[in-house]
Amino acid sequence: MAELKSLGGEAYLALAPGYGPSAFAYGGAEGPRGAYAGGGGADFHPGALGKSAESSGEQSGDEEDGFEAGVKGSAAFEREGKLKAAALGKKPKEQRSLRLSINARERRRMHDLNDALDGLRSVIPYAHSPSVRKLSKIATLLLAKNYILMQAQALEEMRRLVAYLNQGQALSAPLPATLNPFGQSAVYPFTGTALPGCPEKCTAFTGAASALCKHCSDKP
DNA sequence: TAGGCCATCTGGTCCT
DNA sequence: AGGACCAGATGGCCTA
Repeated sequence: MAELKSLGGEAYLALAPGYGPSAFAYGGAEGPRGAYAGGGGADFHPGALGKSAESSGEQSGDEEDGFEAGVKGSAAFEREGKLKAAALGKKPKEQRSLRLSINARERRRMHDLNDALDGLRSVIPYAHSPSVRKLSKIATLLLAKNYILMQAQALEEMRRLVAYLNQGQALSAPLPATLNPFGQSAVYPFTGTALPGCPEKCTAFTGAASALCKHCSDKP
């Protein structure tokens, strides 16, 4: 597992091999291309003129033609289009128009997907500085997954801690159901061995110092 | 130069 | 029929 130490070494930053360091190894202002990321790089495909603009915006027919201009396999495309058109009983012109429409829709769909990924990047606490390369798609997804798992773990820990503290207040009295809505144990929840740095009752049950535990965080 | 990442095109499949 | 979704193919840009 590749560890993204540059991002603080959080557990959730562990990514699958190949998706970690490469995403952060070098600082470009915007990523390798800075193309679709909103800033509007026009430096991409010769035909990709709609790139910097809206993600879901309309493309005119002319723009679509612009996309198509210079696209690979024009001859093959035409040939295939004619064949298909003949097969479907449509004129090649209609067939091409349909194809352009489909292409535009697909482009829009992918732009929406990229927007969603941008939104995801914006809420993942990784280094957002300009000196850090933008997360790749796969890195974004893996990071998000690990972050969610980490948050769930922290939440679980907090619930157990709250349950334990509540139990301490009430001594041996069982927790009211309303105070234990998550089905957690109402008794001492920590099953791990006591940490040397935290002899108190809040010893981390996971076997690691708890960020929620004052004593754990106070001790060196 | 190889490899990674990306945008786009394209055809197929499924759904409404 | 038309749209959404998906995966493969292709080609461009960038970095190590």
